[in-house]
Amino acid sequence: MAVTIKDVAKLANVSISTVSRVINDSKPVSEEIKRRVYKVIEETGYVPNPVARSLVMKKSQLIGVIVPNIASFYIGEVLNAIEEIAKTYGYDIILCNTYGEADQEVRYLNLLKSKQVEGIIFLTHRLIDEHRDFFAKNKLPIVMINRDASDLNISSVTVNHKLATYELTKYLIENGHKKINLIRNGESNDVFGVDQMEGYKKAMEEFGLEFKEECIYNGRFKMGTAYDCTQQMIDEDNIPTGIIATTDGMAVAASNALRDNGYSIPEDVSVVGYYDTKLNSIYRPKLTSIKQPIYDIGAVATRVMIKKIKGEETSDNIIILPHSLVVRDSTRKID
Amino acid sequence: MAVTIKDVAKLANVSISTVSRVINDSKPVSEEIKRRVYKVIEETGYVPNPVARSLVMKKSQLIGVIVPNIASFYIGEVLNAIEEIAKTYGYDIILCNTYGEADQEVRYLNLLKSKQVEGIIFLTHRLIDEHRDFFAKNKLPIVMINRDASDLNISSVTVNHKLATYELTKYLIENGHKKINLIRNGESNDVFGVDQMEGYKKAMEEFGLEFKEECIYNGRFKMGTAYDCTQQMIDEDNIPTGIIATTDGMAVAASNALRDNGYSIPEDVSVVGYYDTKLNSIYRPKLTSIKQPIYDIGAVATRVMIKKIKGEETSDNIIILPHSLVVRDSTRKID
DNA sequence: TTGTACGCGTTATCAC
DNA sequence: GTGATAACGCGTACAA
Repeated sequence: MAVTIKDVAKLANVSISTVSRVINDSKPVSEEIKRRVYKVIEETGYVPNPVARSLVMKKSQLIGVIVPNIASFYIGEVLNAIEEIAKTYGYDIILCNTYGEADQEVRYLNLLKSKQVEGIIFLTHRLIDEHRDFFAKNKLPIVMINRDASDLNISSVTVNHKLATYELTKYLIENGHKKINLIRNGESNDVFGVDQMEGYKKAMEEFGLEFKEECIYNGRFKMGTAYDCTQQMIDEDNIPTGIIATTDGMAVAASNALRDNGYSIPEDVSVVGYYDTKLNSIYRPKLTSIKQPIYDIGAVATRVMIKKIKGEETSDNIIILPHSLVVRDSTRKID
Repeated sequence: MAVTIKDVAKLANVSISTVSRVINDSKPVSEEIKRRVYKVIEETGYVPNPVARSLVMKKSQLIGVIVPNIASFYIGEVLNAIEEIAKTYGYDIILCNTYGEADQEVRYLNLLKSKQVEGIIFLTHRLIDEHRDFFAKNKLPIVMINRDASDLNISSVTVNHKLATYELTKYLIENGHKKINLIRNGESNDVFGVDQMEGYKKAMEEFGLEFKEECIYNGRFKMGTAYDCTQQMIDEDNIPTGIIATTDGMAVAASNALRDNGYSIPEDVSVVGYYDTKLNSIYRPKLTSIKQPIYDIGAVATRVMIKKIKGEETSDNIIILPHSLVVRDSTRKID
C-alpha cells in the first residue's frame, strides 16, 4: 500500500490538515512543523494521491485531446507541442484518436467529460449537430485547432485557410498557370474544404480566369484519395498545368500519380502542398507549400486552454497564426 | 452540478447501494426496481463518476504511454494501435513525450505511477540505472516496445533487430556489395545500436568480409544525424556501395546527402532503410527496407498490458513479431 | 497556528 | 432483495 497523508500525519505527530497545508502551502504553518513534515515526506516517499485530490477538488489536471489520426506529421507535431506545454503547467493529456469519424468524436467528447478532464482540445474540420449539442450543453472549456468555431462561441487557433489557398492559387496564376486543379477536402460539413474552394475561386476570378466545377476534385485527407483524384484527371484527360493539394502528403501522392503516368514535376505539372510538414525535407522535388507554425498552433492552443481552465478571460475567441508561401522546386513558371 | 448516484437513488426511491448494484450488475436486483432506476438514469443523464470509482477501486482505467517523439510515422502508428486497443477494453491512455531523454523518462514513470495508471507502455531503446531502480521498486505492469527487457523481468514486444540487420546486410552482400557502411544508433546504453552492429558484423564475417570500425557511423534517431554521417563519409572519402540506416527517415536523409553531392541512388550507392514506414509510399526511389508489423506491435503490447493488469499470466516475457525484407528500388546488384 | 470533522461520489460489507 | 454505513485519500470550514 502506498503511504497516505494519514501516515505522514501520524509519523510527524501532526494532524492531517497540517500536512495538507504544508504540501499545498495553503495556510501558514510554523517552520518547525513544516520541517518535520517535509522530513517524513522525504523518508516515506509520500506522493499525494491525485485521484482523491481530483474527487474533492473536482479538478483532474487532465486535458483531453481529440485528433483524427496520430500518425501524421502535422498532428504529431501539434501533439508534441500540446504535450510539452501541458506538462509545463502540470497537466497531463488523455489522447483520443477518431480516424476522423464524427460519431466517434462525439463519443469521446462525452467520455472525456465523464473522466473529469478540465478541458478538451479538439482537432477536426467537420462539425455535425451532435458536436454542437455537446458544446451547447456543456460549459467545459474547448479549444478548436485549425477550425474557426467562433460561431459556437468556442476559442480556436488556426491559420487563415481561405487566404492561404488564395495566395497559393495567385502564385500559380502569376507564374503563367491558367488551368489549375484543386484537390480539396470534400467531406460534408467540412469548412476547410469550403475555405479552400473559396480562396481558389477568389484568385481565379480576380485574375479573370473562369471557375470551373470540373477543376475541383474531392479528396479526404488521405494520400490514396489524392492519388486517385489525380489518376482521374489523367483518365478524364483533364490534366492541368498546376495542382493544389489539401496537404503535403496529398501533394506527394498527386505527384506520384503523375510520375507513374510518365509526367514530370514540375516540368509537365506544377504541384503545391499545404502545411509544410517535415515531408518537405524528404520528398524531392521539394514542395512549394504554405508554411504554418505547426508547433506554435499546438502550443498556443494549449496556453489558451490553460487560461480558460483558470478562468482568465481570453481576449480573442479566435487566434489566427501567420502562414507564408514557401516556393521550392515543385512549381515552375510557364509561358 | 452533475447528477450523482445519490440523486438517482432519491429520484428512484431506492438506496444508493441498489443503484450501484444496477449500474454494475453486481448483485441481483428485482426487475421492477431495475427498470425504475434505469428510467431515472435515462432521464437525468447520469454518468458514474470515474474519479470516485477510481478512488475506492484503486483502479483508474488509465494506461500511461511513454514515447520519445510523437511526430514520427513509426511511433504515430504504434500510438494509433495502442489507443485503439486500449479504448476497446475501456482504458484511456495518458501520453508522455520525452524527446528520448532518459531523465525525462524516469520523471514520467514516477508521475504516471502517482497518477494511478494501471500500467505503463514504454517505448525507448536506452535504459539507465534509474529506469532499473524504478522497475525494481514498483510492481506496476510494464510493457516495453521494441526493446528486449526480459533481463529485467519485464514483458516486451519487438522484432529481432539483430536478425533483421543481419538479413539486410546479407542481402547487400549477396548482391555483390563488399563495402557496406552502417549508420546505427550510437547512443550510450542503447541495445538497438548494439543489435544492429552485431547483426551487421555477423553477416560480414559469415561471408568472409572484414569488419571495420570505420564503417560504423553513429547517428541518433534524427534525420539530420544521418545526413551528417553520410556527409562525413563523403568528406572522409569513405564512400561505400551500400549504406544501412537505422530508420527509413535516416535512409532518406542519407540518400539526400548523397544526392546533394551528386551521387545517384541506387546507381552509385545502394541505401536500405528500416521499419518500412509510410515514408516508403512517399520517397522515390522506394526504399528497400525491413518491413515490420508496426500496428501489430502496438496492438499486441496493449493486449499484453491488459492481460497483466487483469492478473492473467502472460505466457511469454518477450514476444518477437515477424519482420521481412522488402526489396524495392533503392538497392541494386553490382558486379 | 493547529486540530476536528465533514464531504467529494463510489463500492463493499454487513445487517435486515 | 434491499438498505445503512464504513471505507478510499484528500481539502477545508469551523472551532479551538
